[in-house]
Amino acid sequence: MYRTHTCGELRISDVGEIVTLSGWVQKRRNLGGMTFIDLRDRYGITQLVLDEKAPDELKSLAEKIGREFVLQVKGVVLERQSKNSKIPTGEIEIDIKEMNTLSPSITPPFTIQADTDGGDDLRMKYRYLDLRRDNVRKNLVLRSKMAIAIRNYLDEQEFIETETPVLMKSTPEGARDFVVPSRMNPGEFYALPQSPQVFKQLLMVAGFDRYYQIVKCFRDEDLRADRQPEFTQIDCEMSFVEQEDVLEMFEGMTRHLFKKVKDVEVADFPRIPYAEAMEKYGSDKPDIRFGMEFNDLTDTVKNKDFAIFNDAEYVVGIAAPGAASYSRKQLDALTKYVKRPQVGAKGLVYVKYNEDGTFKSSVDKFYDTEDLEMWANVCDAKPGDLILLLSGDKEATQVQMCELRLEMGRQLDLMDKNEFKPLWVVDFPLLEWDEETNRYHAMHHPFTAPKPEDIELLETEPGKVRANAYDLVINGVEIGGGSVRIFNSELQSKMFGLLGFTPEQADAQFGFLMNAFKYGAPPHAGIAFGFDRLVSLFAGLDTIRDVIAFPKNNSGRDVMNQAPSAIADEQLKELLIKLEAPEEK
RNA sequence: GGUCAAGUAGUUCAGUUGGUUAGAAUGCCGGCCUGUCACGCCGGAGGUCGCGGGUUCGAGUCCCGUCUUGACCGCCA
Repeated sequence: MYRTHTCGELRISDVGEIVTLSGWVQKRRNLGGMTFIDLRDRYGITQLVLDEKAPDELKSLAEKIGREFVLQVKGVVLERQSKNSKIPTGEIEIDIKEMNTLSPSITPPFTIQADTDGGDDLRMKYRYLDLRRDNVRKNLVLRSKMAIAIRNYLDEQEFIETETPVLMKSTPEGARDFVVPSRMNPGEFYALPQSPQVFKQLLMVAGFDRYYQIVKCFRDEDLRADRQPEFTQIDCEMSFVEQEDVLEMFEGMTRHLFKKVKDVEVADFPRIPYAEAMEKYGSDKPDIRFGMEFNDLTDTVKNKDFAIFNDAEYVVGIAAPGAASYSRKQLDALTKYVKRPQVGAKGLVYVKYNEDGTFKSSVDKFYDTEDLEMWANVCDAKPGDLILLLSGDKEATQVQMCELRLEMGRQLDLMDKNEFKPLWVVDFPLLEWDEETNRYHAMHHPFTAPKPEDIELLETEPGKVRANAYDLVINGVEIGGGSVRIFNSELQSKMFGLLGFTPEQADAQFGFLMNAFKYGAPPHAGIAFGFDRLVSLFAGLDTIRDVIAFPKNNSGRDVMNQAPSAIADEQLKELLIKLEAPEEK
């Protein structure tokens, strides 16, 4: 038997017991006459001790062990002479009677501790060592607990977990597909799923009624801190439901998760139409942990000779609470921030609404106190606030102000990681005009149902049609999104038409779905959650990499095994030769 | 495809207007130490300053190119 106990469970009540422990050497402290060894496993750390009276063979064995050796130790649980209140096992130690090295270790490239000396690159190269660290492992434990809580909730609600194919058909819409050549079908390819969308709808046609799956999805697009080429979704679909039923069901799931996993009661799930979110926050995923909502000043500021504002399509202001004390240096830094190419503003106008009620602005040349007072009124600013204004093309300015608002939220420390403010964004536009291809494309996906009251606009003003689509946003992170689906093959054909498919193309791509809808399709709706993002939100992290056991780096590379890699000529031949085969016919 | 930042000891970093033999901490190795738990003390080894080119009497430092890593923009129905 390798162990009778883990390294985290022995307590003062176990004193006198003879135990066997196995684990990794965290640290050896040799004090001359006696040696302490910290033995670690995923449950904790237990101190082992060898004193002067220990047999020489044990002493000399102890001299040879280093960090990260795997040891097996048999000994007696003793009460410590000097206790350590920092760890749960700190009142006891193990007097070593027998010890053997199960596996030695070369010196690790970084230390296995919370504040490791390893940089990101090194940690990823030796991810198996990084995962030994407490704070990385606990993220994966959290992930496991969350997955179980989700399964329990959905199981209780009669959802059926069903697996769908990983090798499937490529579709041109949406993100770039990862593609897998088929050896048996020369010149043809599978695609890895970007989402099991079509399959889950077919499961509804099959009468499964409530489906879910915690499932890997794949998108061949550039990475970000919150985007990996393979990621995990909680994919759900329900039949005989309207939008309201879906929102309530998954509000319930989210509440259940917060309660079970974090013991947090989430107050409420406000809803905001997409159009309003854009007006108030310039974003379809606003962080509502803090205010600083947008105020439209376009008409208010056009009464003087300030050409920049007079010529602007849109002028917007926010009042940053208590920031009137900002120094010239801080204001310059803000200006620089919004002028970065990633934000792209031309400049920044500020108005300090001082504590004593006076105003100081960067446009004092053009506007008097009366004007600035009016601005402050519109922005609902109080003495001590800093009013920040951006202007220009409406769409671009909204995006820029959104960035500035978030930056101010960070600077003023208004984003508390332990506060959770969910929000449903609803009534998304059905279609989006794409300048590049000069046609509409689906904002969500082509199976999304338009709002019934907007259906007549489909012919006349497709851009104005709203969809029964919804996103769950928590603390400014897009956690989930879904929609009510089209379940009528005629409307689905019409949608494909609007999206620029010829009937032949639509039939080739999605004929099987429209065909399925002819055999009695139930009304259905669904949602998918980004599981990695949800876990990282719960863990208080800004990146999803640390909630994934073996993530990819910025270039989509696994720096541990160097994937992707070239493949053997033999492998390649099998595929390439056959790729040429059709031409020989 | 683009913008920005970083790359110096095993590791995390410092390195001034270009100027002796490139430093610190930690880790590693050796010695001492009976209550440590970030053990302590003494000593030691350890460097192609990412790579290539240029400017200069002289480059870790300045210039050009390139590679790698990270953040972001584009992209992500």
